[in-house]
Amino acid sequence: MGRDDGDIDAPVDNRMFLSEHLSKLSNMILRMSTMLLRTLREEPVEAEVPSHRLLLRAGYIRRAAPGGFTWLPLGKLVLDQVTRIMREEMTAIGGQEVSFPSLLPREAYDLSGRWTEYGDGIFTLKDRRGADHLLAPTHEEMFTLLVQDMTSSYRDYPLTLFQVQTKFRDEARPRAGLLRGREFLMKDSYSFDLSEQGLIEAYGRHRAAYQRIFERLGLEHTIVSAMSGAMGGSASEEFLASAEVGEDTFVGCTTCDYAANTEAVFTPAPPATDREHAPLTVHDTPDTPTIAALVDLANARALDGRTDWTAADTLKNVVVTVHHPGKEDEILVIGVPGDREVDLKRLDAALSPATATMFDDFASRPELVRGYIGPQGIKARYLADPRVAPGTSWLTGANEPGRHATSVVAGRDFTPDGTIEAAEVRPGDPCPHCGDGELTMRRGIEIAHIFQLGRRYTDVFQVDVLGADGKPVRPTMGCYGIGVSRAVAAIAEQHHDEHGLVWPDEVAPADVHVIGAGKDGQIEAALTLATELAAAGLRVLVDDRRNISAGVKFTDAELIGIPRCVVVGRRLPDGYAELRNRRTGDRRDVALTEMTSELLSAAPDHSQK
RNA sequence: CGGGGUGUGGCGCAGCUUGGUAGCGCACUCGCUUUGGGAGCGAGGGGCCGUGGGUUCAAAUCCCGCCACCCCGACCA
Repeated sequence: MGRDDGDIDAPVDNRMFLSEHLSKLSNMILRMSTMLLRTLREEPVEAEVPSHRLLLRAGYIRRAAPGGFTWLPLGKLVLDQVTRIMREEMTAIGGQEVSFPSLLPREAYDLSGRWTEYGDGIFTLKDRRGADHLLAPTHEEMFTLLVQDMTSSYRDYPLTLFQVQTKFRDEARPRAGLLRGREFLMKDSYSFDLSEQGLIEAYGRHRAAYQRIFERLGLEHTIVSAMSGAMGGSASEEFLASAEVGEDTFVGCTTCDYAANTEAVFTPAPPATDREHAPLTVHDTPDTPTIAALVDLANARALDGRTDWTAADTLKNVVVTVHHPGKEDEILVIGVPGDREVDLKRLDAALSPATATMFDDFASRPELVRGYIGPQGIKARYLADPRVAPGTSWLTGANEPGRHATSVVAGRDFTPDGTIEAAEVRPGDPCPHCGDGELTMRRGIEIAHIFQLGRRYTDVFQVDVLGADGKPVRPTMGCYGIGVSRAVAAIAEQHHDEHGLVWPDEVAPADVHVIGAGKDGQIEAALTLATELAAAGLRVLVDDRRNISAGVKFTDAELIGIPRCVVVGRRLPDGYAELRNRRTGDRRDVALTEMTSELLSAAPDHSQK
């Protein structure tokens, strides 16, 4: 490079060939006659959710493995558009792109504890020498090690690095096409700062960048408080794209702007009271292993002179087995108001990285009397719902078959080992933030998760750099992930109709879909128009297939979902073609000579593509 | 991992109950006609019937095992 004028003696036609070649490179025309594309007329039976169904039918993806998909030419174009937008916004906040291997040695993940914490969730394998490796589920360790390796002074900070990389997770159940795969594309970034303030600012920059990304992707979303799970760290928020098929349930408040993943909802504890209660009284309550039976009997017999017992007056004690990664299982008893179930998702989130399953081996623990467990004198770790506050009085088990106790008072008759957020959250619950409003529940797809990690990883790897005062400083981290392939599916979920996909302008595989209706000359004219549009900088998909009826081309165009479609057909002799808007369904005839400027005024700017 | 379901050409399915060596629609190839809303006629190509074993003269079909996939629950971008 830079010395190319040394080729001044090269034959002239070679240089002409080069310029012709370059112009071909810059003007992208996708021809359907030669493209690897097959739309499916019938619904693939294994696809349940709309995004999966439509992406398969329209020829964007193909299933290649359990939880793994091939991106066909059209799909790859969309994926690349999505990636491009993310790169642009990450670069705009000072992110520098790198790329790590996916195949990594075990050591780093041993140090962080995640080799065991992730458990069955990671793909592990051995090399020919028997050494353990893994296919990376995320890359916190590697980024931290890289920064440790390459920085030594406060002058190197702050620093933001990101990559777009395939991640692997051995999902118990891959499902819903791209929404939950075992191999998926993620854009993950990591910020490194020397002060809390710096971390908070980096977090804020990412949060804002992600909002811009999702706005450009056309993804309507809610940012909710979340649990940090296996990543560790403190503050974390999730971006949830609204969708019926979403796997995450999140709550909103009717009066304030509180929004949280159901797992992260906290329960306001009632103020402690020192009100006097009657002494604990044990009653015979035969055949009342369930809350409903107990309440009926309590009212029928007017226990303590009351006939207004409800499930909410009872204390339900649920036994679970807690599995600590790499350690022995533990029996845990959880106390929740009797009108609520234990939500295993919330429980797991509260116990993370440990997981819990329902305990069923009551034969081995005779002191735990199934159906009649009470917290008083219990011989197991006991955690209570925040509503079981000191001074509250309960109807609960007496730890003997067929007997319950009334006036069992928290703080007097029993003292929990702590509180836990494991009870189900229900619509209509009071908002924990403002206290006035009620909670409502919606479903969404988790498209991004951002964390203020703090020093979890820099502590593990003992990353220290010299500060301005010559003393070592330990950097603090944030990590910020977006599911790229999942975002494609989320967009498809939010942007389709009964005829097919309807891509937002910036992510569509092309700006315009030109259809040659099929009669003499129409296909040629369509190709000519496509060439003009491409020369003007538009990305063009042209349907130049012969011997295909116009109807098939129209339905395919609707399935594929490019925002604008030009039909070169019956008005060609007058010099007109029909311009259609996929989203609105509007159609009007436009002179071919005006088509380029017409489309340019409508198309987004792809100058950075 | 627990529960339910399904495995027959690229896609959607029938055949299995009552064994006799595989069929339909779409897609694909060729010819003629058709050509702005999933065209018509004719002629074709393509299937180890998930897999291993068993019963039988004979297995897509009956019996046993295994595997895979899909859906519903516990994990996460």
